[in-house]
Amino acid sequence: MPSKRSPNPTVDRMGRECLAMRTRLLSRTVTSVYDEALRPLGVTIGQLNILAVVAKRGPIAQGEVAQFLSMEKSTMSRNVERMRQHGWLRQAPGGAGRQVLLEVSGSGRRMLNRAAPRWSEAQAEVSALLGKRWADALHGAADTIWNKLAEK
Amino acid sequence: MPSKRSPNPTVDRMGRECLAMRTRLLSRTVTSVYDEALRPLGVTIGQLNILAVVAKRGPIAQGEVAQFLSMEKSTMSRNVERMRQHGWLRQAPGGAGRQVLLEVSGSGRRMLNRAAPRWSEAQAEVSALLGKRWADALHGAADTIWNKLAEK
DNA sequence: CTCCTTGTGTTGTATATACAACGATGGCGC
DNA sequence: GCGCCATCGTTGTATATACAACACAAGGAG
Repeated sequence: MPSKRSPNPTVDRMGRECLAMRTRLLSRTVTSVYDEALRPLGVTIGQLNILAVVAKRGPIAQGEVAQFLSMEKSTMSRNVERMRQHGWLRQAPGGAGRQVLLEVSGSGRRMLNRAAPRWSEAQAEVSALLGKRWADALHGAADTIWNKLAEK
Repeated sequence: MPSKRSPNPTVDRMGRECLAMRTRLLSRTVTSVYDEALRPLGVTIGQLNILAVVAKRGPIAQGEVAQFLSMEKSTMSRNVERMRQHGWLRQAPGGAGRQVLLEVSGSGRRMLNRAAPRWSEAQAEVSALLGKRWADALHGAADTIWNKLAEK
């Protein structure tokens, strides 16, 4: 039932089918589940993702982490600064030019281990919320996008 | 090939399978396509979504728009303020208590019509990027979440 | 060696998001 | 009427994100 107030049919679609609106809704909802689970630890899911990537692949250049996560370099820069202040990350020696090599500190590793069970709970909660079908689909969609971004 | 630096297997999963990371990646990537298409008009996809909802259902209470879009009331409040300054939205008479009833102005309607073709292009571009399978899946996943949120 | 270019990070500015605290409005019991 | 209370919106503060401009380092052209 198109509204009398939207003579332009595209405007109706903008309010119902917009993929940006949909992905943003998903992102907000899903993120809040993880952040709520992690709040007692004082870490956000974004920081935890960075920490996990550096733990797995470090010492690694800051920009490489950003590229892997498809994050803007400025977002990464400010996040890294906060995480260094928390003592979870530190700069490793080496790195060509202005590169900043990152590695996880002992306290960062402890944080990862403390966060792991809470992350698992959040992951399970979101999987249940979405159902297996849509959870798998999100992985597929994200993989597709990630691969396209990697081509460039 | 688990890293020697991640003795905790959950940490490996955190860096590869985290649904928050995935949805945030999707949201950032998809949003940027729309915002790039809309930049010449000086409107963001978030604002356009609000405008479309108010156009279709207005006059409507600000909080109702927030609920429909599952947005935080404070995010909505500040967005509405900017959009009022742009002259796209205005407060309609009526509304119980402190409710703010919103409606789209003439200039808001013109913005919607100018933005419509660009929105369609962006929507097509993202659909092509994802492929029909994953684009449909995003709708399914978002619908599922939206319905769960509506139950509460 | 000097200049230029390129790669990498940082900083400025604006919007988006979340949570908590506050403020305002009107209803309701009495 | 008065005070309590529930609802709704705004404001404070912090993080997340994006884009542009800048800063810095290294290497190459000449």
